[in-house]
Amino acid sequence: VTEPKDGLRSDARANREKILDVARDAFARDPQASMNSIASLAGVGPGTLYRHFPSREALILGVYRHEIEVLVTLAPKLTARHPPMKAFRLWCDRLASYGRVKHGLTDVLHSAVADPVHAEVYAPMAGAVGHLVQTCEEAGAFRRGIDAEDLLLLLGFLWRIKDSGANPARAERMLDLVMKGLEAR
Amino acid sequence: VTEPKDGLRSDARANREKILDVARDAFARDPQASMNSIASLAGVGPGTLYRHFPSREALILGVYRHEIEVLVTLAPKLTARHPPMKAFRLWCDRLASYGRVKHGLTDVLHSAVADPVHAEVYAPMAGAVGHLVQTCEEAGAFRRGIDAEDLLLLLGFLWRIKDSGANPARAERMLDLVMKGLEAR
DNA sequence: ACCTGAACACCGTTCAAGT
DNA sequence: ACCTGAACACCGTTCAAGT
Repeated sequence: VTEPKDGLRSDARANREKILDVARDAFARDPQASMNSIASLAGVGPGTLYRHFPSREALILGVYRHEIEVLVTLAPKLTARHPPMKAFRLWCDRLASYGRVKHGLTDVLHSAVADPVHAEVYAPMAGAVGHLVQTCEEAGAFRRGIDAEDLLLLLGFLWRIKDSGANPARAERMLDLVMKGLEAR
Repeated sequence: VTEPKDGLRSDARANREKILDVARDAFARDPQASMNSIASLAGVGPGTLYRHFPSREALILGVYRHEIEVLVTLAPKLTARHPPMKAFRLWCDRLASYGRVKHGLTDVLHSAVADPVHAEVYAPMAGAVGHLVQTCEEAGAFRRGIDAEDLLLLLGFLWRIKDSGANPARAERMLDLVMKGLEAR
């Protein structure tokens, strides 16, 4: 699950991986889990945690970087295998399912999309949406002039639906609404 | 600005108003302003702050209750004076302008809409959107079956647009997109 | 080169003691 | 009835001292 980081002394690499492991668990249980508690769980001093991840945000990013990469690289795969509109919809469904399972990940997405300062997440995500939009436009499925960054911001509702288990149709209904606004006619 | 609360001893009432005053300023400067710092600014002990507002959220709500009430009561006024679609759009514009000015208020809206546990804010807001939707539906401007709570969640982007001063057209563009999804045709 | 863990300056919140 | 402010159990983060 965790890609090894080269150029580190073996104890440092082991610590780094142990930290990412326990942080993944801790954030899954409670996205507000404290830095000190994670350091304890990993069996390292707080200084070691901060040596590897200089801020809370860096740690969260370290934990979810892989998931975001998967999501981003999924976009071209979907457009290659499906009609454009279908590809867009499938990608949104995946985004929604992430929100359902990975609570900490939605925090990353939230701060990245709310504030493009977090370019490391924002840029690839905006790129993925841009690719989907362009494909749909070129096929004549979307009307022209849809801004990918606007759409990414708009799609934020997907990871803000609470308790989507109790209301599984909600994301679908809302996506229908958004897509009606995107369609060429 | 602050409506006086009756049934309190005069010193308690004065403290309450002083707290709300400095909290309003403090949140405007920094939505993360700490409880202790607000107590200091108000010249009261932290215990007094907690006597009046038993949690951080209660204080934030105390500060912005008035603004939310204004927003909610604005909806029927707009539908009385304007065509339904225009009324809806004007209300959304107001919502967006709140997001531009009152940073702390957007936090209230965010937690209320993300989690309907905060019914004190959520219910009236959903009611206002419901009224606007119903008016538009009855006039045949919106298609049938639009869910007010869905729409409120969707409109969240309005208070998540950062730096809207530098990009004043963004909210308008995005609202156009959403309204295209709402329109009957 | 990396780790430890005590320490700093906070935080939200509580509660005994006062008036 | 209300206020004070010391105190509690934390928090994120730093850094001298170790290996």
